[in-house]
Amino acid sequence: MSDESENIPAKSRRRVTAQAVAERAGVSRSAVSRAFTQGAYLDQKKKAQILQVAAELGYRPNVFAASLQAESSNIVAVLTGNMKSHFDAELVEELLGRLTAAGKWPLVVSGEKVANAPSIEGLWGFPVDAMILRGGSMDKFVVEACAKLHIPLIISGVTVTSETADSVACRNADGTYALTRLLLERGRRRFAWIDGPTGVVTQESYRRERRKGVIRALEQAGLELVASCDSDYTYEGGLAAAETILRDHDVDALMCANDAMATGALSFVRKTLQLRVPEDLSVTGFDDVSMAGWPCFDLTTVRNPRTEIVDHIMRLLHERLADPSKPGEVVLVSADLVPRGTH
Amino acid sequence: MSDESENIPAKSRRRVTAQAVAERAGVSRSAVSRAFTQGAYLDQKKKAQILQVAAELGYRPNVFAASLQAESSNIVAVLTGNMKSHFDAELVEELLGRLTAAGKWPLVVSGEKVANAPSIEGLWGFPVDAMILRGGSMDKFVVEACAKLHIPLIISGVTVTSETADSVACRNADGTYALTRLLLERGRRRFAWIDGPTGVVTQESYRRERRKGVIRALEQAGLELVASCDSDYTYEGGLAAAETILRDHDVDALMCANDAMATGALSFVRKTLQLRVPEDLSVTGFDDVSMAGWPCFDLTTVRNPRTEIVDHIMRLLHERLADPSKPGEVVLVSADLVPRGTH
DNA sequence: CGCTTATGTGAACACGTGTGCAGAAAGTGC
DNA sequence: GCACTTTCTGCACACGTGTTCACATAAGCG
Repeated sequence: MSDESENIPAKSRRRVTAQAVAERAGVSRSAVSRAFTQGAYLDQKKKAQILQVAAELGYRPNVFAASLQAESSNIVAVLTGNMKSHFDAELVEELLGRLTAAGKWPLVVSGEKVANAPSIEGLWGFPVDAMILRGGSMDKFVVEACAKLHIPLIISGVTVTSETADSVACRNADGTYALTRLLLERGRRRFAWIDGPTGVVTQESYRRERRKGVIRALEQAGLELVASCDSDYTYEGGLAAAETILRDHDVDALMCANDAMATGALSFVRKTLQLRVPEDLSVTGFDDVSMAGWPCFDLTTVRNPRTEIVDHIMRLLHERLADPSKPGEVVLVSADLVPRGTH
Repeated sequence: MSDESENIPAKSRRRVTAQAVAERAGVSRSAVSRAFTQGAYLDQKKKAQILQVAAELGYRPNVFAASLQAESSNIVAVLTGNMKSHFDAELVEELLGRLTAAGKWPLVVSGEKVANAPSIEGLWGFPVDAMILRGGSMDKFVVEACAKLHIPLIISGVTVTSETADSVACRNADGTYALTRLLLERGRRRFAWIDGPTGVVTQESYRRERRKGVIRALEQAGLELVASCDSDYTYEGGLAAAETILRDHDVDALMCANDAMATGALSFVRKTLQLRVPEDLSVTGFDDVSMAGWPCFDLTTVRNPRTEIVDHIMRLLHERLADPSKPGEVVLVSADLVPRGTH
């Protein structure tokens, strides 16, 4: 019937194979393979001819077939989480660029709640060299699954103590502690804290840490928070949270758990309330995304050292690939104060 | 020598194979394969036992091996370009989420000048179902290579007429034309245009289009540009360009080729020059990134309909996978005016 | 029991590649 | 011409899977 008319194009759509090149060039399939293998014995003239025929036909050795016998697939799975925060987006972007430059192929799993979605279930079918997680998409069972399947795992944003997984994060508590001290020196006394969302188990640890640094510094000064509010790490969320807090409370320092919320809060304070920052009120963030340095914000914040973190991820990746049995490592990078114009 | 101590761990690091499960469960390898294949003849009891042993050992069928005989690998290559512009970043992020949700696995190639880098050379080795390009990373030879290798290709941001490639872009010229008309109605007469970088061949087409819409509207009003300046689509670049232009020229409408530069220009105009926008001067952008709607910017701009574009990309992907011989399609989506507070 | 049908199973093949191995061809020294 | 080394090449195997095919077992029916 229409078998022929359907099958022939289907056939021709298939990838060009080494066999086809061999037949066209009048050599054995092995020779074709050797033409693409560095340092294999093959007559120079023959090699040149094979490469030309290959170019004509558009042949490339199929990586999947080759990786069946290879030790490494050079593919790295990257779980990004939702990337609502610009910091996450910037970090992932930098990471992907670095992986590409290092000859690794990032297979990205993205979207909401990716860790317990069916998508991750399918991911285990890939012979990936390693998995890299951004904190938001972490879940305990991923760590266990990776351990069982002997897949090197690197987590950033959250620290995990495990024999088989490495993690990188900044010293969140130290960062907010230093920031709070700065505001105290500036004479601030009535502090409010806009926090991240509660209930996201995987972000709970650094959420708690950032808050802890504030509380500790205040305690040492004999103070406590005047107000606190949970939001969602977004600009809009920060704006709404600032409204909620400032409607009912008289505060002179509005600290936010990340920069996105801080810019939202800043907008509300300046545009809607027509208050002067920092004269009437301090507003601070966390992460030091590129936006925070723009003149229109000029936000006082704490640097979450993106490039340094990516450096560590790449280092851990290489080290663990070189020695898979190496014990799990927890890297803590410092979170330095970035005093600008809003404190 | 140390062969044993090195090889044994290496062996044990290898993926668990169907053979191993079969031996452990006392069945044939075929049975294991059938246990993971929907609708294959296999005794229910046996299947349950196999699945349990597989779970214990942490076995998953290797996708690479399976895809050797399969028609489709479900892997889609995504070339992102440099993502300097927030619009690109937001679009890519949405695209990745959609691909994941659709059961496709995005293999991301990222970074500067990715199209002619050695990285893309290695990409041809993967049996990808399709390639998706963001305009910035486009280059003519990619289109030709994809055509030759029968790889479906979808390009966004730039329109390409090709038998084998689809493309999606917005009506750039219409967008800037409408925007310019709005400013003319507002009474503006002395226009300046901050353009994208010259020399990036692959972005030349939409660069030209956006400019053309402005020129055309001005011509119809018997006007021409008072000043023009090339920049780089970034916040910092827009800020610097605004300084260059406003130092030497008296303008009442400062139009920018994208939102990032517009926010930079806005900062310079408001913070540094202490001018009132829009009373003293109009500032406009293009793309309508999420930032543009924030109260602190409230930028008048043109919507580059991100979600609609991603919808089209996904549609084109499915259609072309269903019928690879379908002729190339060029989709133009409208770029609607978003009048806010800076005009 | 004999025949037919339904169900379950292992051997064998195909997918496309890199490489070990043995042997062929070619070059070198006498 | 002969022994020996060097360069080259094709065969065959391995990688891990899905699926066809022939066969075995069991069940249903007269």
